Parts: sequence; C-alpha cells; structure tokens
Amino acid sequence: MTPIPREFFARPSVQVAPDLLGCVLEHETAEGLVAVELTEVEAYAGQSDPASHAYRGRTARNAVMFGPPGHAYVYFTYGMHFCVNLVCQDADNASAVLLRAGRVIEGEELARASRARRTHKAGGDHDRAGQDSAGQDSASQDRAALATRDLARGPARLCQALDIDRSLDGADVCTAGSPLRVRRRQTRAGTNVRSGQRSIRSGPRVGVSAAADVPWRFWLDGDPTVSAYRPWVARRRKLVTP
DNA sequence: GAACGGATTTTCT
DNA sequence: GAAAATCCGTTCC
Repeated sequence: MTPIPREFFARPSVQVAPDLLGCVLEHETAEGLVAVELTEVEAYAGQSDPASHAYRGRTARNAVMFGPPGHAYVYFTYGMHFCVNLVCQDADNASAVLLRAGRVIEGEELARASRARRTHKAGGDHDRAGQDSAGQDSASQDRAALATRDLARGPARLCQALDIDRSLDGADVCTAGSPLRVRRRQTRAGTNVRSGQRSIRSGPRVGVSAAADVPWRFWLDGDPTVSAYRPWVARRRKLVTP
C-alpha cells in the first residue's frame, strides 16, 4: 500500500482539501491497524487566515505547520480533545487541512474500543485491564452500541477512533514505514476506486468565528458520517453575578 | 430535537 | 481572565 506522494500536499490547502475526500488515513497502533476513509475536511491558509492557528506566528504547539508538507499537525484543544491536520504547501505558508470526519473501513473493533474508553485523563492514568464488565454494566453496553457512523464523525472523534494524540505530532504521512499514513483507496484488485463518482460539496467552516464566510469546508455529499452543519453562534459568556 | 454547561490546555490580552 | 478548528450528558421545549 503506497502512501500519497509528498507533492500531493505541496499545494495550497484549499486545493488539497477536496482531493483528500475519499482518501484513507491509517494508524498502525500497537494493537492493530485502524483506517478511515475521509469524508469531511477543512482548509486553513496559514498566516493570512485569521482562523488558522498559524495566523499569529509560530509557537511550540503549531511548529509543525511551519515545516515541510505531508506531516501531521496534532493539537490539543478545549482542555480534552485532539484534532489532526495535514500540513500543505511550504514552510512559508504554514497551511494545513483539518480532518473533520471519516468512515471507519478497517479495525472497527479497535476504533470502537478507543472511543469507549473515553476517560482519557491527561495525568496518564491507565484503566485498561480490570475494568472488564463481568457484572451488569449498562453503561458499557451503551458504549458498545455506539453507531458505526459516529465512530469518526467529528474531528475529535476521528482522533479518538484512530487513537491519535500529540505523540503523533509531526508524523510523516507520506512514508510507508510511518505509523500514520495517507493513501488512496484501492480495491483488492489494486485499482483506484473512483471516489469522484460522489459529488463534493463545500460550505463555511465549523466552529470558526474569524472568516466564517469562507467556504473552505468540503465533504462528500450525502455521506452519513459527515457531521451535521451547525451555523456558528457566539458562545454566550458566563455571566458574573456580583 | 434544540440548547446549555462542563471538562480544562494553549494562547493571547 | 477569556476564548478556542469539541463532544457529551442533561434539560427543556
């Protein structure tokens, strides 16, 4: 399985983004391979884009964006979630594509398990073994009932399903030996699947207050794993009562 | 089925 | 101190 060549990512992110739809992101974990077909992405232009993490220049967190294309930029946000981007163009542009949703096509049980153990405490507390629900645990049954379409529906869910965290920040997705790779979808016969059969739609980015009018979100029309579009609304600030 | 609040890091004011 | 490229359980239509 050959990863996508680096030249693919050496273009403006707004061009790379729609071409990524239908491609496959796979993570080779210690427990096995998990792969998703990308169904929803968002382009960020870098230092010229007020919605981009790179807008205000390089920091320790976003340093990977200021590097060569074809690498993963993984960030932690909202105090609990990871999101993954693929760096585009060159270091001067610091542009990237946010991977917003996908359909799990391999390692579904691993993905389900990763999504179920969601108490991902940052302190490093492992509750792997021992928590087997030998007794009646309706909560774990609810988790097992997690719909397949929801496994990677949303940028933070996608990272959970693929078990992606900051340790993969900077990972090269164009190298076959890398734990995190992007490839084109192929049939067993080895021919490319014509993902172009499905129409691509675009619209405003999600959760972005700056430049919310730029239609740089792309998704596969009608795909059930695409997150429902919610127009941006200002979060009401917590009122301080005297 | 919409709407709200909580979890709690990174960054900037 | 506040907001952010979010998700989830709860609450109230």
